[in-house]
Amino acid sequence: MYKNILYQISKYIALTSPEKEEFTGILQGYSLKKKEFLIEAGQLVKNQYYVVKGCLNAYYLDELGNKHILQFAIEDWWISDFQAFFDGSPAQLFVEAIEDSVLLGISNDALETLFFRIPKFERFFRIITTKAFVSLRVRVLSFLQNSGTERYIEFCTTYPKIEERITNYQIANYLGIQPESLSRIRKEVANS
Amino acid sequence: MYKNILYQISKYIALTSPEKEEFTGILQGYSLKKKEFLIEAGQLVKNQYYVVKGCLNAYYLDELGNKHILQFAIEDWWISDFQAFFDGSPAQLFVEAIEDSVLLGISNDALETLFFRIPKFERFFRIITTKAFVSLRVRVLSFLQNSGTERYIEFCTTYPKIEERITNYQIANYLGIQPESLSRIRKEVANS
DNA sequence: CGTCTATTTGAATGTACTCAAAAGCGGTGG
DNA sequence: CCACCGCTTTTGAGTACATTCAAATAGACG
Repeated sequence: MYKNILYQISKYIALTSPEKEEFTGILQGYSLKKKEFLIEAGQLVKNQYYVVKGCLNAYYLDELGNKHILQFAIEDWWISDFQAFFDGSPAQLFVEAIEDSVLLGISNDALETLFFRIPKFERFFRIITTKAFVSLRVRVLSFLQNSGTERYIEFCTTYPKIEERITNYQIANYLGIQPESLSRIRKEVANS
Repeated sequence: MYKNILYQISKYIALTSPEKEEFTGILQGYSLKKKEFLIEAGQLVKNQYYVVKGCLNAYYLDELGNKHILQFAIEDWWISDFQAFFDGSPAQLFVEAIEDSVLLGISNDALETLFFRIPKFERFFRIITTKAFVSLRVRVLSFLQNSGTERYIEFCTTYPKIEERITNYQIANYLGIQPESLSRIRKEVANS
């Protein structure tokens, strides 16, 4: 259960055994069936979640009922409505399981206590946040620079592990195009 | 010179006078004239920069020579090619002054030393990175959800201070639309 | 096997784009 | 202080491309 998350952490900071135990002690396990919600818009968001197993997506539902997928998460990724998590505002996003999933949750309070007791964790979360920030910049640049076709190719090469686990409808949504357009793009890409 | 940056920091962490001095001691001052470059693609990026005074933009130049503006920065914002800064790869972006500007730079090495000596700073940079990450999520969502017209209105309301200091050409570029389209959008928005 | 969802295909529509040119504006030097 | 130059913004016309809507096909799942 804790093996992978501790391995991810060990890439950036070195922990003693008691520190590992203190950390795993504040994690809460969650398991969701496909199509169940981890977070629903309007709720307060207590936790951010590490994906032990499964696949989820975070999306915004606009006034017209249109879904807009902001993030996917598979094994070793973190997911939440980060805005709501960090500033205590009600969630604007839904986080829903695409596959049966197992998660580890950590609350903001527990995180603050952890940072106080073991400052190295401040470093760990700074580093993974920085990486997430840089990845988002790449995505913004892709919107500015690339056509739908190019964004699709980029998505498939950057996240092959995700692409094989989700529907084209979901990919299209993440890329900001219509599923019909993606279908035509796929046909075109296949013939080249 | 250091008053504003110390004030920004004091919002998130409390520093003693010697700590303030240690921090300001590692900052390097820079000043640029309008149209001068802070960073050019291909260079190694030693610093990230806090804007004391002025206005800058970070953009990517694609193979066709098209510019894509990823970020603006005015007083109290941080700017750099963050990817290059954090992983030591050559810059992919240009960072150019839109107005005569005064900056404070901090190198990655100095930052690591600072984190080691005064761990509170790890917290400060974690928090501002988290805020930047959340803002970028909002921008991605805006691409997914909104038309050019809506993105323009959102930009003007979110960043009025920036909008009044840059050209429409630059706004259009940041929003991912053509300047001609923005001109038509502005006319349409004015008549409503 | 049947139902529900995902994907593909087609045709019509609309929005944003390109290209070209004119008008407006700001800054510089005479 | 004015005239000129260059850059930004606007306007127009034609075009390309993604979208919408509708329907057929394929595929997944109980």
